[in-house]
Amino acid sequence: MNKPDKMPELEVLFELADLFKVFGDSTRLRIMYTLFEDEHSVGEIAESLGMEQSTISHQLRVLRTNKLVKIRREGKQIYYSLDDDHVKKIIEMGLDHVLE
Amino acid sequence: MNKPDKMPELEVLFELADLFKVFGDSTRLRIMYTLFEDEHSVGEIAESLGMEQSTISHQLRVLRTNKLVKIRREGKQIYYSLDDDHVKKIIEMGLDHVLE
DNA sequence: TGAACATATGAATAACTGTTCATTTGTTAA
DNA sequence: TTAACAAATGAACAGTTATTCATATGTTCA
Repeated sequence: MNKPDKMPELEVLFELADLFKVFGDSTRLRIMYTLFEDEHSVGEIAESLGMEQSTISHQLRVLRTNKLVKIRREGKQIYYSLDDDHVKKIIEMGLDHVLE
Repeated sequence: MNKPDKMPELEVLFELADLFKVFGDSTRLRIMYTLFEDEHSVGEIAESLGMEQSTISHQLRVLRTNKLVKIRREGKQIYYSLDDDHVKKIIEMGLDHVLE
């Protein structure tokens, strides 16, 4: 008794593809997982993942552009946190598939 | 009262990223949408999307490798259909985000 | 068998992407 | 102000990817 799933406009499909591209990188996935529990500064994330500050900063910008994380400034640091309820759901749905 | 979302092994994260990469292309999204309703042959998909047969075939292979579509042979044609319940759910979850 | 058709494959190319390095911007506290 | 620190940015590079063209494989039917 499902509604037919009509194909969205090409424009929307491009946006959708762009969104999934964001999830299609292990570094960004790791960052998102890191933020599942709590907000973290750029430096904290970089250290906890053992990666360059610059790399993390670049990827956080991608996440922010796609409205998946938001920031809170506190002194010199900038704290990032998840900005969307769908993030967890999308990742968990993907995980379901990967884990059979 | 959620369980803590522990970060999966790196190995699993790579697989997860690879899965999302598959969703991160508008041609593959269009193919999957086409298969939402019903199975279709390669030629049908190519024609309905107005793309090269070769392009569709290449992308169907990607979808198949990732266990997202399955095939059924009938004479000269090969009919593709969705092979996973998660496909719709993942796409719809992404659409929710894209459409605000 | 051979012709006609459907699909798959391989090589080539152009475009895109993640990381690094070097530098800049922005903030705090002396 | 300045020094010290945190984060952002830009250019460059290596690696990846989607598409096309040409061709091969596989199937049916006469």
